[in-house]
Amino acid sequence: MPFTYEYPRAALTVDCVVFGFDEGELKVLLIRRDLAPFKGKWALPGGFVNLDETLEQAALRELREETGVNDVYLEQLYTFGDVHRDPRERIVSVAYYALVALGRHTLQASTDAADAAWFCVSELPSLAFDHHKIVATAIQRLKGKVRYQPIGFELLPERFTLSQLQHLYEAILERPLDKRNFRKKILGMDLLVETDEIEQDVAHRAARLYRFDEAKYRRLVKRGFNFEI
Amino acid sequence: MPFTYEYPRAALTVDCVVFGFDEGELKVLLIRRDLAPFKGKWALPGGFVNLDETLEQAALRELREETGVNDVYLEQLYTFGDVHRDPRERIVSVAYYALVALGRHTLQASTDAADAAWFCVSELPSLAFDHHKIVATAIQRLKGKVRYQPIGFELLPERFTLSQLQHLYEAILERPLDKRNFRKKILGMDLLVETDEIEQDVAHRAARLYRFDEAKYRRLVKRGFNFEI
DNA sequence: CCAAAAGTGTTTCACGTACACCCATGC
DNA sequence: GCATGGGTGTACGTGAAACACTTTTGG
Repeated sequence: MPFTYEYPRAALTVDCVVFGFDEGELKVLLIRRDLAPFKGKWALPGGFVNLDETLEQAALRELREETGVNDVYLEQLYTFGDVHRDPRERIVSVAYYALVALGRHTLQASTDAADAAWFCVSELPSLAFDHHKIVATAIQRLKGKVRYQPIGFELLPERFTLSQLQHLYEAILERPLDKRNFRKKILGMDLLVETDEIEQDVAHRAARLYRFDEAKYRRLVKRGFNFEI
Repeated sequence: MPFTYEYPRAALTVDCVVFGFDEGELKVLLIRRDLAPFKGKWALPGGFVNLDETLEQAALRELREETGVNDVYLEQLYTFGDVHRDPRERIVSVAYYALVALGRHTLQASTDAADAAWFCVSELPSLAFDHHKIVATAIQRLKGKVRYQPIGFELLPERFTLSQLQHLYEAILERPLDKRNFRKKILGMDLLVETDEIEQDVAHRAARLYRFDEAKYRRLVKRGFNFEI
């Protein structure tokens, strides 16, 4: 049962910054801790890494166990290793960030005992450990990456309007974009395919729905294409 | 002496990809292992993380101990956690990459017992563990980052010619650059200051030496300036 | 008919790119 | 005087940015 080593070892965890997009706002999924330390505080989903799983597998497992989130875009973010980031003992945490499409992907924001909730990135509560720093790093990374990789689509349902896409970019980049220039650019890349559906149940003219052609994107990348907003 | 835990723990190491630039070629510093496993093979400098030091401190310490490198640009790269990346037991490694100016910085490529040597990135020997993957990740990162952050200067002496700088970019980006356009762009940013010195001991017209004005760069960044090559 | 968002082109300007010759120096 | 790299300017085309009105639909 106990495990003994010649030298002391840090504990190893993974933490996940799960991004969602809803009502024109970028959101982060947090869970309320039901154990000390920081009992009752909001924190990132995460936990200890098992020895028979990779770091990414650990992140996916924790996401599933703690939030019910299953099919997501996941990418390693940064490893946080300050000596006193956990008050109990030395814990090094490999942080990941995930993008989920609220709407599709049927996620239950609560599965285990503890409750989970979405927060606007601009109105985060006080967080446990150094999780504020982790979230800030994730936002910065997302902001940088979204401009030269087509990862924004991971935050939208499979079919979406051009306005939804524009509002998503505006939320992530934190600046307004010109409608005509945005459409010209994104349609000019020839990566969106027009579906024959339109928005439903809106109190104004319904917009056309598009989907991202990932297969085509991959083909273009092989020929040196660079996505860029 | 022995340390006991309730659950098994992975060991935690840091590994460093140290880049240098010499004779128009991008180089990586490797050390020859004098212990099993992979005894006699070339590997990245690195080692176990102590519990009273941060990850970055561990990386700097290992660099000092194993290569004599002291004053460097250091940045976390990625954390490698495949289950069997070390044949002995589960070891998770936080990789860093460093940029050093060969020429200045008085580095002795060998300090400890094991010998160390510089290798062109295009002619690397077979490496221990998954270190090839780590080097590949580092090259990719450097290639991406050098275009929008002025980190190239870390690989040059304090005073350098515009041709040296151009050759550095050509080596990292793996493509030729136009001399006039390169000079126009880099001088147009107004971040290089012309010194009153010129190259010495060259068998042709001596080039002017410049230095990078880091203080000015920082000031410009605060006003929204973006470096870009 | 009013509110709300969808959809659509043109002009301007900055910047990226392509390109060739003379100059200074050491041998 | 010759070999070697240093240093310099212009013309062209592409793409970013600014900008306003008409259309469709539901209430």
